[in-house]
Amino acid sequence: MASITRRRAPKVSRPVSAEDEILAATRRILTGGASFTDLGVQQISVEAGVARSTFYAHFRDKTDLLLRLATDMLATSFDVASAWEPTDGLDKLAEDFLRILGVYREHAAVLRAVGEVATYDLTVRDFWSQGLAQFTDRTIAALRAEQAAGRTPADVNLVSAARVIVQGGERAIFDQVTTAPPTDDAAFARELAQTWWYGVYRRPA
Amino acid sequence: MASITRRRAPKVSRPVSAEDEILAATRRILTGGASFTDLGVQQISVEAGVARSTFYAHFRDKTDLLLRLATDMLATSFDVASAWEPTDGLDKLAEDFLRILGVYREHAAVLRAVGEVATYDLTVRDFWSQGLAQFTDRTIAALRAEQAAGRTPADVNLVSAARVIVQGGERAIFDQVTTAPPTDDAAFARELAQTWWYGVYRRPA
DNA sequence: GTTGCGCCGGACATAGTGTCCGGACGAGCT
DNA sequence: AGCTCGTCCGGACACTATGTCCGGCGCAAC
Repeated sequence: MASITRRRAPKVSRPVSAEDEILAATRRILTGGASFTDLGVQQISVEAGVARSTFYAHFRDKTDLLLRLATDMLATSFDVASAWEPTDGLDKLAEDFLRILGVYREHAAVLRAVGEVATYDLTVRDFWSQGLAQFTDRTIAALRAEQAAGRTPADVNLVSAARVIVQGGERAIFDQVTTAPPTDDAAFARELAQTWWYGVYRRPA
Repeated sequence: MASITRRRAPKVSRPVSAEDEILAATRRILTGGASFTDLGVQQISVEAGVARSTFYAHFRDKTDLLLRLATDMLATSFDVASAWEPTDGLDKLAEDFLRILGVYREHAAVLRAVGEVATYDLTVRDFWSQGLAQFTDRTIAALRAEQAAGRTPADVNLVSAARVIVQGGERAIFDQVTTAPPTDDAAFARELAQTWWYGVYRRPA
């Protein structure tokens, strides 16, 4: 089900509420490398220092918690999607990718959890798809404009190209973040940008 | 744990054993769109028409079952990896992708299940990574050869490029198979091939 | 007929989920 | 001071699923 938006305590009294404690504890555990699926409510509660029943007073279930974690994450890095201009040149593209790499590294734990649950839970999958759709839409629009301007060949299949870019790109970035050291990020971002530029936009080498 | 290889009955008697029944039933349910994670052993047993205890007589657990499903799948389409020659030209590349698309469509259900469990189970993740590593190795070798022959620029980062190709490509293909109709496969395969050819190999347009 | 084998069906221990409720504690109000 | 409200604790409860175990049944082979 959809998670219900919860209002915070009207008074400013408590420095940290149980809810914040739970969110922080979950982030902590996930950062430690644990799988969200294998995580128990009990375990989270203990780590957060609250009773198990308190967990259910704030979150409908584990999915609700994950959705809160994910929306909080998006709220702190909302500009990433809107700042993404896919046709500003090769160097600009590489820069944008590097910035996205940074965001991914920062929120790797939550991103991993979302990617995990999205594979078997419809609610989370829809949530994430909706986020990626932003990128897909922008990419298709940009490609269409490039074609209209005659800079990209007309035979480029917009939908397929966007799929390769967004779905494939997201996965490659995720893989880079989870398996390669941050020092390789710049080289990877450049390679990804070049693949786009020459492969998808078909700009002459 | 690693799944233990099971020997079949020495006699040729039974036309269909309970084991085959379970494997078929699972494939059937998965094809119906259900999530493997949400699948219970009970449910599988009922669909297979065997007792729940019989399931455990043949499979250590659900993971063991999935691994059996996956290896059986690889056994019937083993040639895909070895027939893949990433540098035989643009048209050949598109053909190869189209063939892979076909295999993906054929085994979409099991592939989805593997992708699902791989996100939270180490055993399955390792299994799948090992399969993809084949493609990664071949890709790196091919790119190196292209560079040596002077057809691909020396500034191409081999590891990053292979990551974009294999990880990103696999995801894009998976997305295509699960969200687009088969009639679009040819156009998608061509687009993917062109992205490789011009974007990764940097062949002049 | 007896033995071996695959399967059934159910009991069992264990563990996790989500709900519910009595009661403790503290902050703010009158 | 006493009162009340909101938050949290701690534990009971029903339910579901997992994995193990074992007695017994039926069918084939020798």
